[in-house]
Amino acid sequence: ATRLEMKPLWEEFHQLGTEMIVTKAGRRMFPTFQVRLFGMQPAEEYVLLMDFVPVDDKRYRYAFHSSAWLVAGKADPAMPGRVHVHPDSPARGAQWMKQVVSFDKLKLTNNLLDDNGHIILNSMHRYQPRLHVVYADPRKDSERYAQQNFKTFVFEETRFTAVTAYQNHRITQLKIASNPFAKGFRDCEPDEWPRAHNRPNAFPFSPIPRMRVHMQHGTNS
Amino acid sequence: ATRLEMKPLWEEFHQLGTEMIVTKAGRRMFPTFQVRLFGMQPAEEYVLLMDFVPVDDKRYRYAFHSSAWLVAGKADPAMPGRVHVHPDSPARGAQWMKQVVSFDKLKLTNNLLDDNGHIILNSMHRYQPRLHVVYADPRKDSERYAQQNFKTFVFEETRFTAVTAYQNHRITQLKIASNPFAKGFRDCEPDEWPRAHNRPNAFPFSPIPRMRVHMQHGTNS
DNA sequence: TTCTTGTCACCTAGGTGTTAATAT
DNA sequence: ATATTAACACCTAGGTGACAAGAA
Repeated sequence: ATRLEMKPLWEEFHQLGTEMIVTKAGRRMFPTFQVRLFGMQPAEEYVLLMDFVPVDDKRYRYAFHSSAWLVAGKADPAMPGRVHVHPDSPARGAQWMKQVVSFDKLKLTNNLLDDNGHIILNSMHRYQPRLHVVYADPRKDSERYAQQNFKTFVFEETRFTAVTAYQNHRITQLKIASNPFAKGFRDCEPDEWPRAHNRPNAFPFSPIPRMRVHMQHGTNS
Repeated sequence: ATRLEMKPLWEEFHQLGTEMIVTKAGRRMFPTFQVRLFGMQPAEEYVLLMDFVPVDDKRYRYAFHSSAWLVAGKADPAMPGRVHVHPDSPARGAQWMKQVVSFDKLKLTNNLLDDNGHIILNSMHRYQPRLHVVYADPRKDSERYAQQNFKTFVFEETRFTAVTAYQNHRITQLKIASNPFAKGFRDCEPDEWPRAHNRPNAFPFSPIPRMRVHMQHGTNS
């Protein structure tokens, strides 16, 4: 059995239509795909994997005037589909179960020629992340038990549209509000999202919404 | 078999009398203890450990005028001595051998009540780091083979004196010159030590040795 | 005196959305 | 028009020795 961590946050994104950035160099997911595992055999070894399957065979575009996603045609051709093996694999059931398993090393890319082992996705397409738990069967004829040794878990609230730039402004705002690395883009009313209500010496409101300095290309001296 | 990484750097420190800082919160070693492993059974599992044994039962002090270490008495009483298990343990021989194994998560402390699992050492005492490779014998009566399943490696050039503040100024200078995290204390002639001769857009010399701003307590505003 | 502690400026390393320019 | 790219300011997270003050 498996439980998705940060489920309320995932659901808030899902409700708006989750978007995940893909870049040439590879971009992490936010929220990060994290799970808690139960019911494994503590002393046996398992491999944890993730892959991403297309939700449908459509290409999408975002209509800014109506703030809605529209079908823009048939899906672009796709690679065979890569797999991300959790770097702690293989490990014993006890290891996997004793703490939250985080796939924070997983990166998404739109570079069809990527050779960093990142997950290759088509921008403007919808994907469903999947978790696979593979039992490393020590028996010699383990192939005959492949079925029972291979379990797949799907959390529908983790579905998303791959994008090279955010389309829905409310997604952007929720990312900024909930991702600690985007704190520099918050205008006021500091965190609260990462349920970190333990900020030392901080007033409930930032009195002065900081003036951000945006850069210009080639305007340096 | 095992080979020490960064051996020339270790030897340069050893020649001056290596010192390692210990703090209450725990301090990493520099140089980091890193090894390359050979001759393991690729498919079998091993645990890698480090511990630190006193070189002698003496306490030392540093004579600044003569720039030399002097015996200052008998060793202070010591804890039973902790062990640092490499966080990738257990793992297969193939995993350990395919890349340099780095003990960069290991931290040294002088806090006898430490509960972060750090290595506890007495300041102003000398220690010898040791590496232990333990074969996870699958046989039921594996205890009977403990001898052959347990191999210890000692590199004398990694011996050091634990200190709360550097004593030998030449050690300080070599740390600053070779540790990337101490780059802020270099006065001129940038790196060269971490053999990183590939700095982009840099002149052979920094024209202006930066003025460092040292802080004062409570002198703000 | 000698040694230890806590705080700080200054780094490394790398994850954010923004923006202007460039494809398509 | 729409989608992608690359450089950037601004963060998180945490590893350095210097220094002043404290402790033994």
